[in-house]
Amino acid sequence: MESFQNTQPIYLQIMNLIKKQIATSVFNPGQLLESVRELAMIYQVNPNTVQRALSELEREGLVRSERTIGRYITKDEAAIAQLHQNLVDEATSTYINNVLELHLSPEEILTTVKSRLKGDNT
Amino acid sequence: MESFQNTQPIYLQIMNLIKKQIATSVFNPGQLLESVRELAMIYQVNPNTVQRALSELEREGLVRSERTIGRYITKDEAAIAQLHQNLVDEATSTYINNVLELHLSPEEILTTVKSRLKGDNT
DNA sequence: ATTACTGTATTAAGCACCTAATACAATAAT
DNA sequence: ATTATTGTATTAGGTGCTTAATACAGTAAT
Repeated sequence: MESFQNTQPIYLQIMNLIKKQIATSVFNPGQLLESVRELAMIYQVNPNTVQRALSELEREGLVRSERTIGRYITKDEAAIAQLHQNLVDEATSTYINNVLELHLSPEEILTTVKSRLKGDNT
Repeated sequence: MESFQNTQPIYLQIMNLIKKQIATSVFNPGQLLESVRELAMIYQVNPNTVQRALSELEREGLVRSERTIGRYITKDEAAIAQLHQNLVDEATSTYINNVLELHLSPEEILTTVKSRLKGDNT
């Protein structure tokens, strides 16, 4: 059913999903992406919504569109590595800011992360 | 200016902000909260938006409203402690899910967090 | 040439969120 | 008693996101 939250625009969620897939080589550099209509089927959303997500990703240089052929993932592997690093950094900053605001000490933060990694806490 | 993102409903952002303030004793148990109109001034949003946020918090039992007096933070300190724990757990789960999806190993996750805590990375 | 696929564009409708402008009943302070 | 404040409710308008239904130009395969 590949559904989405309702608290954030779907096109942003799709952007983040595809970014993750590029960063983790689910999509390889230079690979031809599924078509707008196919992705719309997969995600169970309107083609216009997919189109919007992909347009934004193109604006960020992660994909490029070939007018009547389809969309390709960028071949720039350095950019992809950078993307991966940015996603990690952003997630980490957000998390640490969050728990610091909750008044956890650095030691408590580490303990919390460790216990979550050990236990099978889904 | 206390402004908000535009990717998430403002009333949800206000809810989370107040939750954090309750969980970290910025607001104490049983304390009288600022009025809807005052909070609207502080956050620079419409009073209706604050009203919505507070109504939801009331539905969750974190505040209670006294018809023509104002709103009180709950006196239930156990509930507040539970809230704090939930916020930490939720943030941690979200973070670890994120970086696992980015294919970081548990060791890499710990290293990443540690280096962020040591360096002055804002 | 026909067919099936690409990305792209447009129009209309519905929905959630946010704002603005009021209004009302009840309490506290004067 | 009057005044200022409280939470609450209502109406109207604007905006952004999403969907649906089309349409068009260009490419690939038959």
